Amino acid sequence: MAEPIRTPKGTYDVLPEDQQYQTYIKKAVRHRARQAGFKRIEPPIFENKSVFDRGIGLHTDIMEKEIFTVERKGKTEHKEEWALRPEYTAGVCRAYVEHGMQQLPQPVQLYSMGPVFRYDRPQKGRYRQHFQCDFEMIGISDPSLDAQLINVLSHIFKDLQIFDRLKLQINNIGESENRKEYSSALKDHFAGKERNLCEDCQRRLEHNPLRVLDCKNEDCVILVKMAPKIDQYLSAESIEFHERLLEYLDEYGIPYDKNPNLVRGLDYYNQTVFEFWDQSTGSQNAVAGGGHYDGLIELLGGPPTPGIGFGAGVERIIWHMKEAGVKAPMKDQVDVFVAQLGPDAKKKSLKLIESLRNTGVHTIGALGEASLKSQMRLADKFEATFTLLMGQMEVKNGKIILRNMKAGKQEEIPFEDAVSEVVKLLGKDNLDIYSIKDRLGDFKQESE
RNA sequence: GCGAGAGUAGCUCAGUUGGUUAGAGCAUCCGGUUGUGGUCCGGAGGGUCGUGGGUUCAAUUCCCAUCUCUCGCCCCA
Repeated sequence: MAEPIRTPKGTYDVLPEDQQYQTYIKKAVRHRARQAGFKRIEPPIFENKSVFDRGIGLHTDIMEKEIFTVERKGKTEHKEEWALRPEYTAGVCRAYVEHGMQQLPQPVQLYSMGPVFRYDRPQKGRYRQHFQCDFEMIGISDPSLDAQLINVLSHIFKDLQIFDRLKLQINNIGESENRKEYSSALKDHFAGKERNLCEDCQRRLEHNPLRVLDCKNEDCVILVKMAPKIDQYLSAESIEFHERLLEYLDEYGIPYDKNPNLVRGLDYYNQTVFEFWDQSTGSQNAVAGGGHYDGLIELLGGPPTPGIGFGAGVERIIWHMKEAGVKAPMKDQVDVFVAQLGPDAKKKSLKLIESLRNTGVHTIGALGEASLKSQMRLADKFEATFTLLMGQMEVKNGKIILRNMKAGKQEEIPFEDAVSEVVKLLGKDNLDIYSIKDRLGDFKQESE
């Protein structure tokens, strides 16, 4: 026997049970996105690495230690280094520039769903490949857009019945000039006190002093308390912007915590930043996070263009749904199990199964040579609603047995009526059909 | 990247103070006289006890390394 192979570290198979949740979540996201005028975009899973270098920033944790680079062996025809996307925003903004979307009516509203990758030690709710839903509004800057975006996300959480478990954390980190000033003020504040900061913060002070603010280290927290606050450095416009946004959130009735220490680890953010946190534990494990990135498009070679967006982690959403006891609807039920005995019945059941399936009935057939007992046991395991049963006798008489599994009752009906009888009992609304009209036409022709 | 714990059947776990063929429940498959499921009864398959090395007459058990998983930190979704 060869060595078994498992999934790479930090990755996992989405098994049918979780697939139900994923499908359910995607559906909620799609509906809310369309209602709000978002269109789907799907950038490639890997990009030129510079997309992320420029956007996310070289001195962020993501780029320093979490980026997955992609190499092609032996060939050097490409000059650029490639990387698996660690998030969506940079790639979507690259697409905005590449396809001249500034020509479209603004704001351009895009959403996306798919895997993103970060090289990190896996733990609860953290994977090397995880699934994200992403929303972006590009081209116009107005607090009402921020509020609308957060509102769409709130509705998705409400649809999935986890909104009450989460709490919105919100902050305004101002313009990059403000932040530069504030950064140097922080440096001044900590000057001479470096030894009291943790090692990480000593390094952060060099490259990104704002990150010292949300350090959890006790000593750092004490020093941060005495540090200057960012709102002293914000422009009047930023303060006004933030106040308006909070007003709009009040208007929507979305509760929030004003969190002056929320800064987020990506360089491209400015103005509004927000995250949805687990309310019960108050843990910093964000289920969704986002903010303004008004300088990003320019960094990627486009005209100065404002934007705002967020990413939401599907694994963490599923975790919360399970914790809250939310069940995803199960749509893979088996409606009919076809059992047969003897070569003639087996042959006839092939077309019968096909007709049932084309009609929209979930059908499984036992086409092995197993005993009828085994076939019935299988029908039971699959929790089939009905079993259609046909042996030599029925074939001879042109009949078939229709058994209601729950009731444990059965009757013999003409073979030709099998499909229509099943449809009648299941109810037309419960058929699994495409909304393509031709398919229904096919069925009518066949059954008539 | 740092710290802690765990790895025995598909799943949940017993067990061996080092000693013949390593167990249970659930799950899977088959059977319980003619062609009928769920309950019940019987049976079968499935593990080189995570991997490699060391100590020993003997290792699944003790020691070391390694891999993987889980939890925490960092950070994020």
